[in-house]
Amino acid sequence: MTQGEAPPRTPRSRPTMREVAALAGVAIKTVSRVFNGVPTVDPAIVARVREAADKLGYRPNLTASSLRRGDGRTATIGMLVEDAANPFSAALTRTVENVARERGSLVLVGSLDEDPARERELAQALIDRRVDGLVIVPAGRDHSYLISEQRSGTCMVFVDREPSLLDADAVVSDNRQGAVTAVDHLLKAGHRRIAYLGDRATISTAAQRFDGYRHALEVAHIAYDDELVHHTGASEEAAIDATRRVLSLPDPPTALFTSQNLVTIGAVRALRALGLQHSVAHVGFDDFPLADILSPGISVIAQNIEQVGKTAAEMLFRRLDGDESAATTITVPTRLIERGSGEIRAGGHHD
Amino acid sequence: MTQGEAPPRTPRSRPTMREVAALAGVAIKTVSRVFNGVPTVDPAIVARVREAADKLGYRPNLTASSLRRGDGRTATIGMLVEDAANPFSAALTRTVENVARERGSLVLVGSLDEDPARERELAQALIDRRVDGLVIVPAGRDHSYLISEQRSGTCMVFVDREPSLLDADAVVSDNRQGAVTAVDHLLKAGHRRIAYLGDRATISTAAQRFDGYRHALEVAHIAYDDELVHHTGASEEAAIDATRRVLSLPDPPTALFTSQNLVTIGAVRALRALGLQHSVAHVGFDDFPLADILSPGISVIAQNIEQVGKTAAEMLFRRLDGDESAATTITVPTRLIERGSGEIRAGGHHD
DNA sequence: CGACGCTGAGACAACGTTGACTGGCCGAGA
DNA sequence: TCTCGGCCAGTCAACGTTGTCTCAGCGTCG
Repeated sequence: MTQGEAPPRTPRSRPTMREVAALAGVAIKTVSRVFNGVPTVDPAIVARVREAADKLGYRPNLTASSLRRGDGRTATIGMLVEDAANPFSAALTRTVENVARERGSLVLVGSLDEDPARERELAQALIDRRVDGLVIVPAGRDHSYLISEQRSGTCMVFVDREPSLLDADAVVSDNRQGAVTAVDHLLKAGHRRIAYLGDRATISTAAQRFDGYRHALEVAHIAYDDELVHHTGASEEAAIDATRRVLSLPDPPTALFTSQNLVTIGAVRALRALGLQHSVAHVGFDDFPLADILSPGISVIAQNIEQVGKTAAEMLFRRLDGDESAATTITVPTRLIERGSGEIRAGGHHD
Repeated sequence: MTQGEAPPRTPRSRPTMREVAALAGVAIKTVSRVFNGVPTVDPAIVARVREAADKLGYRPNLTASSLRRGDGRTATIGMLVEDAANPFSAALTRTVENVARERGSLVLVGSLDEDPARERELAQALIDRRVDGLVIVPAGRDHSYLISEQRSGTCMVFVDREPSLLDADAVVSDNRQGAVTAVDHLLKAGHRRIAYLGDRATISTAAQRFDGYRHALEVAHIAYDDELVHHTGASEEAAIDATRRVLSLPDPPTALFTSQNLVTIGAVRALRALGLQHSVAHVGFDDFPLADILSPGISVIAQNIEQVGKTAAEMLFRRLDGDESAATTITVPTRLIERGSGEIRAGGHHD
């Protein structure tokens, strides 16, 4: 600590166009022109302005720019997901980010944790920051609070779950058909008692998957048995518990259909703890990392997250580009990935 | 399509304070006071303003506000990670988001994909949007380009990797010690030939982990063998390849230390493909989902991602609150999780 | 030689909001 | 009765930028 210590401390505020203009000896408007790439500026002046800007460490203020600018665009979009940390949300965020980047936009993310109040709060927070558009994986079941925002010109696309009480675009996976495919697959392996373990039935995707389950059974003329059904909520512990419960019934299921990620993993854990992983068939909805490396590998209905995210983002930008056509819902197909657990036959063992 | 079709179409722009003021019959400044919770406004007027605002669907414009406001804060922070989709980045993002939310801030995320050019671009893009601060998991090895930003008052905290050519706060895991712990653990199980498979050595965390590996061997008086070392880069395929390579040596290793997530998973796949998962010991750096459910479970050196993220975010906000103390690096300890694979003894089998 | 168009730069106002200040009203104390 | 101070709402300018307009200078053509 020498006493001559007085480093170029704290201008504490960023240089502005005014300062750049002063240093370059031009009008502030000319600096603006240079940074907006207006071609009618003398190259010599451009160089002088650039030099002055570099010397001062000037960076344009996009918030001021977007305020003044005609379109008021902020080159920022908002993304609300269930939980930024979970693989589904993370993958979705990334694909949206990729599309946004191509368009020069950044992404503000928020996690909702399935809380409708938080959905509202965060949607408002994003709108208060004047994002150009919103990509929402909704938590609530009433989106009428967004009607006025929509009317005010904020574009929005729903993902994974459709909007309620609001007319807006959506991109969803074919949940019902995916569930039908899963159950059909188990039926084909000879199973007649197939348990359903899934997220709370109030969540629309869970409801659709459950609907698919019931439909597939119905088509196969198998009576619906309430005992084989548990809407556990999205938690491993609850799923483990529910799995143990159904398997200890007097007439236990020979196959499981788990309709959500964490539920699937819980069921996997429970089956292994009971030593039944090679004798009880199992198909899960949603792929998860390392599902292929387990033994048996876990057969799943995989969503095409990349396509869902990409489609949604592109839809949003099309709206931002002025597309005024009627709101639509795009359904993206799922696909069955056979890895072993879903191919265990009824009555027999199979690896 | 009836012809009377002319819905309340496209005001196309959001209502402003001016319009609210006009409708409520007050001055614009009074509306401002109401929305800022200034207590010296007549309750009757507050009610009138709120009502007018609701009727118009008014939402304050935070970008305009932050422009005018003294501190210029945008209540937004920027977060640059390696890839928003990978579990490490996702978990980190979430913990930062949690701290930010407590402070009323939102988080802008960007993925760098280990590309230094992208790091610069995105950092600039965030600064152009006048984020209050930056949390960076850097991709590049020269952060001098941030010096002027720092001097202009933008706070920044580095995470996972320390800044180079820049004096800034950082929060990192104890990579070297973690690696030492991993190798010591394998040594204790009797191993003398321990392979190292890791990310490119130019990545500082990988270098630190490799350093720990060498150090632990040296302390144990085991000669370093170049044949047992592969800096593969972060890819499963490359790791599978490298694993096969070391295991087909004339004098193959009896244990593996893999110093990165994807490398660990690649090694797991390779060991299983070779049927060696129960005879070759294996400790990986970084925990990963379902590591416990494999057989054997994969022993890992786990980073405390939550603590790293939380510490970094808190550090950032402390700076934003005016902390001017010297930049520091906080090191967060790692911990060994024994799950089976790391406890396989040399020469023997073990589950 | 003067009107004309073109090029390149500056002046001014405005985007939506808030900080600093002003001004009207009312009750209390001189 | 008059002033003073507190209370509350309003006026004005400014944050950093850009759209619109203006204007000086210059070359061109009738």
